[in-house]
Amino acid sequence: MRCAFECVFLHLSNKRNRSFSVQKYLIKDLGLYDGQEITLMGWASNKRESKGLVFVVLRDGTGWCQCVISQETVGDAIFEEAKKITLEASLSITGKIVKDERQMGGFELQASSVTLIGNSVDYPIAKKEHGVDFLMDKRHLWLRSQRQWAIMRIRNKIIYSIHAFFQQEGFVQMDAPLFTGNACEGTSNLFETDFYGDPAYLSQSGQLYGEAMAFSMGKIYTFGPTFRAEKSKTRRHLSEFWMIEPEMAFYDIFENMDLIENFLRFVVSAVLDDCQNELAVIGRDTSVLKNIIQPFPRLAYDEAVRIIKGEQDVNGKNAIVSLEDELAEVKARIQSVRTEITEREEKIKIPGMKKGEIGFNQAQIDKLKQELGDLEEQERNIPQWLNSARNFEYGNDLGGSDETVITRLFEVPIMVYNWPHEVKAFYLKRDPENSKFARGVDVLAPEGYGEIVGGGERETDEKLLIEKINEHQLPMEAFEWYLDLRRYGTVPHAGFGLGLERLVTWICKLPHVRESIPFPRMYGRLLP
RNA sequence: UCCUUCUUAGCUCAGCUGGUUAGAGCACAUGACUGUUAAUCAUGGGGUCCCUGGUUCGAGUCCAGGAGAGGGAGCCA
Repeated sequence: MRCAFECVFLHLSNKRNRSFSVQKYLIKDLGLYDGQEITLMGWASNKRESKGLVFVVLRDGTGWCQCVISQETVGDAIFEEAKKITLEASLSITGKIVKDERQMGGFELQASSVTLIGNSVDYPIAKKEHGVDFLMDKRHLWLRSQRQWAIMRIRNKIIYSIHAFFQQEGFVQMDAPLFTGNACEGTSNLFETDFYGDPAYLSQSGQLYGEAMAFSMGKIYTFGPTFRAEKSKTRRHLSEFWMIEPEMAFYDIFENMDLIENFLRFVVSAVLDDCQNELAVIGRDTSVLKNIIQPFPRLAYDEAVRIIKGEQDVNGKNAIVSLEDELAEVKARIQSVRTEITEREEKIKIPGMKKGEIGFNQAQIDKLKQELGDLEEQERNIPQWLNSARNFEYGNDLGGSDETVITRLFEVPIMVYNWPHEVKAFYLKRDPENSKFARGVDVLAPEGYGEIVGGGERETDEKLLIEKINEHQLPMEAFEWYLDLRRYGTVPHAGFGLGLERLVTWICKLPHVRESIPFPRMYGRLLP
């Protein structure tokens, strides 16, 4: 079957005489072709020139390779063409693969011929630092850069290993609908659309459908997009994001927590095993990721609150004190960054400095200024967070800053469970041992990243559910089908929802979720 | 919805208590250079200082309103 398909494809491409239709040799495999003459196809990600030599860094999606085009070897005509190569022009380059210790992959290509496939005039992304807004406007091109390439490869690995984990654990992937007639939790803002004349909403969770599907298969997981119309402008919110929602029959909250822990350990380990190169490209310090083999601390809500308020220490670290220390560090760093900027600015004013050195200093100043901006933002935010942590009122949900405060004290993800039932979703099971609490669990990623998973054991008592639906002022008729799940053979069951982009963001230690998805959709951003 | 910071060349940014003709680096163009790693060096072109109104002899700079962006709160994965 597969062979027949390939034959048809090759036959068609021969018939059309498309000489550039197949990348036969890939940069990731250069080691196999040492000393051989091969043809690479890709894009020029960088070019440097000197008399009689042109250096083109070619990228083909699998890697980067420096190609040396020498006037002596290729002749005057091809050399003149090679000199005109611009950033991101697409090329086919034929030449010999040679070992060269100085190169990133350990090999370079010494060209014998170069063919231009597609021109590229005035490529907008320059070989220098750019602002976020500019890069987001050029997201379709930004994805070509090495850092974005690495992030997307890691995202791909995460997606692949999520499927691998659940499939090997006997879960069946089933999809929840994206059009829904009701608000599942009734809290967030929903995107409204027109469904044949009736209002319909884009799904903000497949959770309730997941429960129905679990009663058919035992263990299921959904993997699909989710929509939240929150006008949030923060580093952890998107309007459209991908969520993975497993749901298991005959699971209680503790078995659920065991599963979450094994699951996250599996995914992070897969990235550590298979994405060393990508993690190195983005400069991720993997030591924290390696802690994933340690057990995840499980904190009841009561304990988490004491830690946030500074009433209880963690391994000798106090939340309030360490936040105060951080503020002092930020202030000190601001001082030293300011001094360094002034020093460098004075230095480049002194006449006689070489142009290259001025350029280097200028680049350093630009970098320092960006850091200064970030630091000044922290200087404004940390006192607010301190205030919020000190005055945390027992019974409230954890805010974004509270999550940051508590997770900075740990080097592994933590699980906070047994929440006051008033602040959590209506479908969470009331704790049989203490009716104040609902059996929900949030997983908070370390290094200040905060919530990546929310889940829990589901309420099985129909009367309590009806009470809750009324309390939240949700339309009862829309939940009749959901109540049926309690009427016809209910069983203890639990599940959770994982935000894919938040997981990618933490694993890659990105400053913002927007870099974790190819084309982010967020407040104020619908293009490209 | 609220708080906060910002908007000057294609890009990243200077521009002091308001004062001649608005600056730098990168990018681009031309030239030089045989091994460059954001190559280097020389020369050159390039501006609605976000918009509207106000104060003033004079506004990139001060004031008011608006638009857009960054961050935070709320809400959440």
